[in-house]
Amino acid sequence: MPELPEVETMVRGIRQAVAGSLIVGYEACPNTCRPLTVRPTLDRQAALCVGHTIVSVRRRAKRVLLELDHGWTFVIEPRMTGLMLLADPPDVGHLRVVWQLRHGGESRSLWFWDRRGLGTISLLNPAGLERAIGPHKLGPDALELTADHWREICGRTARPIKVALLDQKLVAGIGNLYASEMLFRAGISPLTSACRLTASQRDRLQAACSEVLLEAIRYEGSTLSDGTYRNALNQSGGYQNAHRVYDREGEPCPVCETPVVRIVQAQRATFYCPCCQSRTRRRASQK
DNA sequence: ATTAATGTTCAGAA
DNA sequence: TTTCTGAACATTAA
Repeated sequence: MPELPEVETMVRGIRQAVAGSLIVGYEACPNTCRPLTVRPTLDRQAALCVGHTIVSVRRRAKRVLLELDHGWTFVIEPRMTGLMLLADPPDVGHLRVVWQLRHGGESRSLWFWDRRGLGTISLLNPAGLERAIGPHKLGPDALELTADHWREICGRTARPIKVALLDQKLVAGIGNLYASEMLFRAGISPLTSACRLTASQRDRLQAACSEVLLEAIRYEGSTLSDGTYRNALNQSGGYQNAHRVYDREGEPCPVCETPVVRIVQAQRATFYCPCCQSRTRRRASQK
């Protein structure tokens, strides 16, 4: 579930402790249920990274980047249930990989925890990094979109706007939850073809996109009912309480009290208000 | 006790 | 070229 706000929260949560640290060990966790998808192999990664310093901790779309002093970079994809932790995992059985760090005189550990095990950890040289997260692979970051970007995004496909928002080549960082939330905020039907959005709808979507993502970051992300997402200190996020439509099928729309509807688009659940997000009727702007 | 659903990404097919 | 389908895996709700 980590989408842009959750990954941004991870990065902010570990940056202080991790940036500038020397890697003194890197290995699979002793109790791990199974090895994770790791490229190259874990041993090879360890040989490449131990003895080097982490010079920066950044986010690209839904990935965490740990850049090392010799130009190699860890690219960590949490996918559905991956977490970066500094302490206190939800359970020990799903700890997968640990970085042993030293910063000044202090030792500490950074863990990758992943219940479903769909996450990946790659250690890439600059060319590999470019291939993995470059502009031909991932579109512009969802927090840095201009009006021109939105025109480009919408012009490129006839798919429903909800489906287009999830295409990481078009725009990177938005996931299923926040796509529904930002379309509600913008008052746009998820069924509208992306290329048929009007200029004013695109403007509303641009505003709604950054508002929703920044608000979610401020709340440190969304911890859904399964409780999987946690910050670097194993604490829940707070944004789930502020969701307007996501996972609220049948509950009254916070604006007009029409029951929220759940549909399926591209095999993913979409939630929306059929009144505020009507395809035909024009409505006033809303909060 | 099966079956459906859950966030994400990718390979392979239509 | 673009778009759709299923699979990777673990866990919970119905």
